[in-house]
Amino acid sequence: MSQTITVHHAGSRADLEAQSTAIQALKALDAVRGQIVAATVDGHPWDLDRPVPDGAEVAAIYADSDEGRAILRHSTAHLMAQAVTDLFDDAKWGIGPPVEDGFYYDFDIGRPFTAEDLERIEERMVELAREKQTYQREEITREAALAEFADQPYKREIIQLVGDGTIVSDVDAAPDADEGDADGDPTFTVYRNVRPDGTAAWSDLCRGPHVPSTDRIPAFTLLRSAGAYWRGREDQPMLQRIYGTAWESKKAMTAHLTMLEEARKRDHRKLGRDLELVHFPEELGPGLSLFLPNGAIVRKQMEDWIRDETLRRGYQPVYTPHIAKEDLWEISGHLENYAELMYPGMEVEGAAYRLKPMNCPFHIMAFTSRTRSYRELPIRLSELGTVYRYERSGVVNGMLRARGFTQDDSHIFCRDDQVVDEVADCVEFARDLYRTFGLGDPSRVAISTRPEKSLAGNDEGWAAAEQALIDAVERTGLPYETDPGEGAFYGPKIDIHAKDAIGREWQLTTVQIDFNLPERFDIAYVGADGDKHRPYMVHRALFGSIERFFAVMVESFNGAFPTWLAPEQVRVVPVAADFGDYAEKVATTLADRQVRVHVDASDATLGNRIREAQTSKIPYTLVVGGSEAEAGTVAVRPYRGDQRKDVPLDAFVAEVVDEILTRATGDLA
RNA sequence: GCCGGAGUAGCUCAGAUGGCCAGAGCAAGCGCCUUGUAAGCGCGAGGUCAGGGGUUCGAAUCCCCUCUCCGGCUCCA
Repeated sequence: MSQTITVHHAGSRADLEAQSTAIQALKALDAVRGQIVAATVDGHPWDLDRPVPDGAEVAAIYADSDEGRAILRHSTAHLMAQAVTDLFDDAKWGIGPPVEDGFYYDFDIGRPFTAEDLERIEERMVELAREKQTYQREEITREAALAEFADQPYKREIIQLVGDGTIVSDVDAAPDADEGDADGDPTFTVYRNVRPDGTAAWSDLCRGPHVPSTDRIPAFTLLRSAGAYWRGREDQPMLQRIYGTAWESKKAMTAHLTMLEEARKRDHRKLGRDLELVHFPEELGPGLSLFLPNGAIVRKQMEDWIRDETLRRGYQPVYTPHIAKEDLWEISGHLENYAELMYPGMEVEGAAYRLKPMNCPFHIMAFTSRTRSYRELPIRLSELGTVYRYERSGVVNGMLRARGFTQDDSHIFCRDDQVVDEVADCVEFARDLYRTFGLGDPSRVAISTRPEKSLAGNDEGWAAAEQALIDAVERTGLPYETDPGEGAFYGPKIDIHAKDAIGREWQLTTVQIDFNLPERFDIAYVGADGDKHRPYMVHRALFGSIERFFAVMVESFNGAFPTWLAPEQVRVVPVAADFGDYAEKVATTLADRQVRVHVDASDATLGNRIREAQTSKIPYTLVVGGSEAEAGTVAVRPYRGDQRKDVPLDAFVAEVVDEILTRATGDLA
């Protein structure tokens, strides 16, 4: 065996003693640039203190990268589990992975955690961090792992599941497959927390890697606890999950916590009430809401835009009822597959009726109202259809997840040679919509392929449809990812996401191919050959749900809508009652150009009325007094930006009308 | 549906250990003030303390049930 090894990094090389660690290699290679938490060796995550093999390509993982933060968070999760073990006798550990923006760890301590528990745990974590315990990696056999975690039933379950091949690996289980699973007898890794004096503090089954020691976690905090099913399955016991977060610096963590606070302040339920946009009266029942006049104006802009655009793009509007005989949903299969998510039926004249959970069957009825020719295709039927779904009680959330909501729903019936065009058009349409409503380009496009339990279509059909979706998205030039097995049982789909002004991502648009309903309703068109052919059916909702999209906009704009969407676009404030006439004249001039404007002629002080206009987030406040009346001008105070005095009324009108007509969203968020 | 937390005036919140007619600010109403760029002053009014049972001499406060909301889990055709 050689006494030296050679390591590489980005084209340079260094010779080192055998058994040199990743950190030694990085230093020798002059590849240390900032705060690092771990390394990669030939692309695999690697502990800094773990020896590297001869010939390895070594790189650093930085603390401020996504990968680096995940390692920090995973190490923090271990720290938390150790603290919980210290404080609670017989604590049983589930799993504790890093997640987006933080980490969690699931425990069973025989009762839920209280807020005081979390404080104590966090204090204990700080103490443990100061002990500078090292994280030491060790590979052990399955038998040794089972023995080591003899009193940890959940850990043993993972070991068993990995061992018998039920699950390939898990964040807290076996190392990556290529590291040594020999015929169903995989090697497991444990990470041991060892104090500076060499005594063992704690250990956990874990794939790693970790930071070298517990004092190398710059900032962490615990956030909340909640119940969570073991292994995410409803038929499993409920453990108690603690969520926390960790960051590469106190500053980064503060920024994140500030963002969370900001998100809380933007909650559409709170803004919806403050700005009188929407109302959730208890009398209506959970998941049901109403649009107040202010919110209704915003919604009308959304609806007008989508109606005009669908017409322009060759869709044909239809209107359909909110209820129909139950038979319809027997044919469609909704009762068979989703009965528990539909409102119960009602008996009328001996027939059972149901509130509609989807619009599709109605659009199919419209399609089948007469014989269809191949010459007519594609037929694009479109409707703002309000549907009612009996969502489980724990999931309703304002307008983001409601029991009654309105889809901008369309069903496109087309030939197989038209599918790619149609789907690509839908994606471009969604793109226009996001841009128009101030959400920018899609942040993520995901194509979901055939799930295990697909109840419709055949192998060739699925393959062709999935390929059609891929071709269509590729034509748009948008990057996309695939979610294998995440399609609906009746067909593959594209989900499109957008990011809001504070970086949160929302799934909005869905474009789906449906094999099920055309078969169940036995729909057909007459082809050039005179025979009947089954059309493709593309289901698509671009806003998704009008209510949900509305809520996303409220939160993204923080209630301060761009002028074209704002309920009240201009407020005119006369400095004194004497100038009420001029204020009315200004308002009338604007109203004549379809600007939504009000005069605040109340006897409150000027400062008070300006404050009122500002807190109502009205885009423009016009202050008018003697000098303005005389010169025919206005003093413009925009919601954002600087005030301008002596602006000629005509100039302001032209400016605001242009802003409205061009649907300017500016840099509003 | 499951785990936990919470529900006091339109809104935001006070009301330890049960004890005089349940309080404040803001908003809304009415007066006064007549205003030049984010809160002028005053006065009244407003509450089945989520709802229903119970314990007690006495319940916003303690117990039970129900409803609703919040944070998660699960689910989302």
